[in-house]
Amino acid sequence: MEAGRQRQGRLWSNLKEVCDLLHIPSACTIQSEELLFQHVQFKTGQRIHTIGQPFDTLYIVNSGFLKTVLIDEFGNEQVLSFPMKGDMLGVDGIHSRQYASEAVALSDCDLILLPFKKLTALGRVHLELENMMYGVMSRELVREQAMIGMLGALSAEARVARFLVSLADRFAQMGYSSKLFNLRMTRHEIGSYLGLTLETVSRTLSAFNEIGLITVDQRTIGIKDPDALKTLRRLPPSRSRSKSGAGRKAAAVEAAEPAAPSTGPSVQLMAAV
Amino acid sequence: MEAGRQRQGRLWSNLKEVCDLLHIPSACTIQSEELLFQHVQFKTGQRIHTIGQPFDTLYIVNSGFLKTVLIDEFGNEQVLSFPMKGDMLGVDGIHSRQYASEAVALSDCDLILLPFKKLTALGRVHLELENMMYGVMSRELVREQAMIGMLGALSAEARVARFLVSLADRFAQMGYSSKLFNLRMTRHEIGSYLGLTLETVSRTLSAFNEIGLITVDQRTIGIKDPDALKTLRRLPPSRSRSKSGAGRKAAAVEAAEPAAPSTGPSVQLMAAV
DNA sequence: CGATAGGTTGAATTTTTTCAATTCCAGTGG
DNA sequence: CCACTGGAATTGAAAAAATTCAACCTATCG
Repeated sequence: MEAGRQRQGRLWSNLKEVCDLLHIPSACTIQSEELLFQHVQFKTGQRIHTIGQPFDTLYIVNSGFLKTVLIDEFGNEQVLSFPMKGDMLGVDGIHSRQYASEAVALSDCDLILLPFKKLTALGRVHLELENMMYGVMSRELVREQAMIGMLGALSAEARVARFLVSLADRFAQMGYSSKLFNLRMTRHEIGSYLGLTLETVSRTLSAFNEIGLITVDQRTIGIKDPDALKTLRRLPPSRSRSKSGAGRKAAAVEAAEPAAPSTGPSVQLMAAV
Repeated sequence: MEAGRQRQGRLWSNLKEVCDLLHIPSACTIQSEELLFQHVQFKTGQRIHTIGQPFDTLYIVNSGFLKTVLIDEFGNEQVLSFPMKGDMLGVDGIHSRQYASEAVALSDCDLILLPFKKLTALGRVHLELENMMYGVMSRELVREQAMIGMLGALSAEARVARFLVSLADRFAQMGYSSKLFNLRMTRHEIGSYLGLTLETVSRTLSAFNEIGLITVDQRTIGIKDPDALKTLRRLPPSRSRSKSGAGRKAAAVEAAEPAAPSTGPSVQLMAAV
């Protein structure tokens, strides 16, 4: 792995390693060993930052799995994301100088610390660093937009299906199997993330299993028909499904029709600058 | 208004005006008249940018109302936000160099153009500009997080209530009345934004009207009981409501209980850097 | 080996959507 | 000026989706 070097008995990474981790194509021309970023380890269950805590550092996930949550007026958690390798944490703290969410390790984690002050100062010298920051923040914004679209428009089944697909994609990106993996989070956390109850999540997974889209065994998920999952809109009524063992190929899944013609992209109006 | 000066027959704003518009507390020490940003006007219905269009400029709303939308595989719109004075548009285009959403004017608008390249170059000279950028992007992220939390956790009624409250707050910020205002969007657009059908939105507004929380007349909304709206969780069953005219004060709205004790903020683990 | 958190499943209930029928209003053309 | 028209909004009733409540598994961890 591109983990980084030891120094003073700790792990450190240079800018290139950080950029690689973030998948930011940086033509990193820098005398790298100068600026190093320290790693920190967190154990399962530990909190990286809490809501309201003074903000001063961003984090990049080098390994491990986390969740970020909002806490409502009753103390209920609302899961916002499941950061993993290559994701950045803490960006929501920049604006108000306080973290707006809470981040918790779902497994043992190795995070890279990016002191924000130092980072912006460096950004003015090293252009790629600055671009990296803007790029990552924008990417995060796009991700959240997609999430809003999903919560606003999709059925429970479609949400769970897309959740599985996106997890599979992330695992593939990280070099793990996208066909067989372990969920690091509970049904409750998945439900919170997807705006559903844990029971609905559980039932939906069982239904997918029944029609052979996936296999489920507790937290172990096998993806059998990724294409069907990607385009799934809703499941046929359960009486049309047989109760026999899984393993057959998905027979009837109502998927997306070919994109409607819609009104064309219409004339673009672009003001000159 | 802090609209800006004429030059070459067009409106332009300086950095201080831009910062003020964004509510970024900038100790703007700059010889302001040097760097000016051009305005552009859009008429109701015009598109500011489309999905996939090459990104090169950000926009700040100086006046008017807009919506940003995602388009799904069927050509259906999913409303993401209703930008208005002081909001920034186009940030989602930075990452992939293409706008990820579409922005449409819901009224005649006046926008300030911020060519992104120019902006980042200036940011390296003028610190407050750079801070402004990070601050605005982070704020947008927080806003979207709140949206996800709302879509994930709240009932239809609570969503509509909070939508009205947040609109009222925005209007107040802009110096308009927060007690009586006009919706610039259709029920359909509100529904899309809140993850509801237009009928549910309409029914909910009617219900709020019936119990005296608001008055509704087409797009004209009067806020009668902002506090009840802010904390509303769900409405009592309709048979417990009388069908008589509005105007009475809200009698029974199930609101939030005092925050649960929850498990305390627990020991904070903070790594040194 | 029990305690316990996590997970599954069923049945009843509630919430929200869907479908359908009107109504309201702004704009248009006779 | 006024009747028409079409998009927007309201309202009702039926249907569907998701939640709630409850019971019951099943791993895991002291």
